[in-house]
Amino acid sequence: MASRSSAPHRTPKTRAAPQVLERSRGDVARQALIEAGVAVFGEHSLHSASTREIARRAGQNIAAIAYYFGSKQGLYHAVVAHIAGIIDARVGPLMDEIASYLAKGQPAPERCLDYMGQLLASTLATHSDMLPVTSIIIKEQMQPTEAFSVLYDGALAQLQATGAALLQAYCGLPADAQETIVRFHAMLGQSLAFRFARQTIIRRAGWRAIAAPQEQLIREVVIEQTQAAMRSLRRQHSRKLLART
Amino acid sequence: MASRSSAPHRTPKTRAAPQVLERSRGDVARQALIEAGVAVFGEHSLHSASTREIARRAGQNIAAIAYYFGSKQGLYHAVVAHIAGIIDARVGPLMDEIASYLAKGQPAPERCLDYMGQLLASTLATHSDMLPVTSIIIKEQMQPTEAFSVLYDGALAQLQATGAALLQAYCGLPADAQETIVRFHAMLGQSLAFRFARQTIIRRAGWRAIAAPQEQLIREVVIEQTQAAMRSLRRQHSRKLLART
DNA sequence: TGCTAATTCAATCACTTGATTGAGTCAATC
DNA sequence: GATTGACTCAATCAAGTGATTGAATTAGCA
Repeated sequence: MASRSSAPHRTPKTRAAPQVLERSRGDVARQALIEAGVAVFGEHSLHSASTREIARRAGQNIAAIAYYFGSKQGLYHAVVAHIAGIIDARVGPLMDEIASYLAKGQPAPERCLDYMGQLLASTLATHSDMLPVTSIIIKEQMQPTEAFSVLYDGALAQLQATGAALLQAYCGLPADAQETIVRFHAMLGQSLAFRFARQTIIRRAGWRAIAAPQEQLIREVVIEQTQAAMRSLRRQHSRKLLART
Repeated sequence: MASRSSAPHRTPKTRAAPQVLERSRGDVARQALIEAGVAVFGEHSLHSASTREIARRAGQNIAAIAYYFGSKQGLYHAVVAHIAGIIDARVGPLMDEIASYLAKGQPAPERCLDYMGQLLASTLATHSDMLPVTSIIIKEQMQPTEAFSVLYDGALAQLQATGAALLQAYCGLPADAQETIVRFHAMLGQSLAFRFARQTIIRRAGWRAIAAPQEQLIREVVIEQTQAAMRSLRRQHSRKLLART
């Protein structure tokens, strides 16, 4: 063990540049293990995922996991961090745009409605590439490990904050009020339902999978229903302001 | 094996009468194993749940699982069937009431709105007793086994059908249209989000758990937002009818 | 009471698990 | 070309897995 004190699993500094042209041998192995880890941890739980299976899919020796990540847990942590990066890459740019738009002040109501629709649509992770990713996220939601914070701080918190800010801008609800938080979470649920209650909607609607045409319908419905709720809320709020004067 | 052909794991006929006063010794053991199974399968996946742990919690010998259920899988199937029964007991009476109300014809719009609210509220399984139950359901949604059909046919299908019928009665959408099915699924997602994205809402809202006051707020928000969407839909539909004449 | 079937039990099976080891390979540097 | 450190590999470990066994115990009925 002492002879391994220089083992590289303490310096996981990748992530800043996604498209490097073949890093060192070790970086390739690390990347392969993480990607195989996403797949296997997506299909199995943290406990029942097998390191042998991960190594096999990554084309690496089992011992490479301990070498690069210290342990199975270490690999899992790296996988979760990788996932937070994926989510952030998908939704981050839009969230940044919304934040800077709202920061300018005097947001146009219709623009806020539209942004909310885009935000919910961007969380519609129905593409098959995203299935293992979302599977891991939901497992962390149901039975959080210490890795959940990585996920939350790395992506989920900003999503919630952006939604609440939009509700404030459009409906006049205070962004940090419990009601606002709950409202956005419920709205988001409409979109997420097609992932975490996936099998039910597939059976019920008679689909074989959730492909482009299905996703299109889902997107329209979710956006339309959300905007209906927001418009209703906005009317309520302006009525309240009117009554006060 | 041949000498065990009369082993009782082929006759799982319980379920009709929930509150029997201490059945035979075997039924007590069976019941204990199923209840422990709910807890353990709720915490772990089918693979990573350990039969020794289940037997320990049930106060039974490991061999009892094979004796009563044939195998770990057999016990899991019995657990899932038990869960379908729990869900049906919670939501079934309401769904029956709604069905018979709609069957009478000429449903009152306000009554439909109210029923939809009740329906969504009844799926708000935030009570801690329900956590392992809903955990197993979501695992089946994410990675369905052959046991999913038991769940779907036993409870989920009727829930979806009832929701679609309410949408038809109130908004005029055809109950079997894809749009209707997707709309109700999204509405349901608002309620489910507080279970399957549980950790996020707890962190974000700063709660320690989802107890009575939190559930009250959630229920109000979900019902209010759903009804706003439904009212908007109803207006659209009557406008369409008006334009046609 | 005695008999029989239902049930429980500890012991054991073959197998898989995550982790470790030490020898081996590789590529870069001198 | 030798040396060195990064990396890979097959072999092995103890611990835990689901399942099975056959004997022991219990309950119901004659």
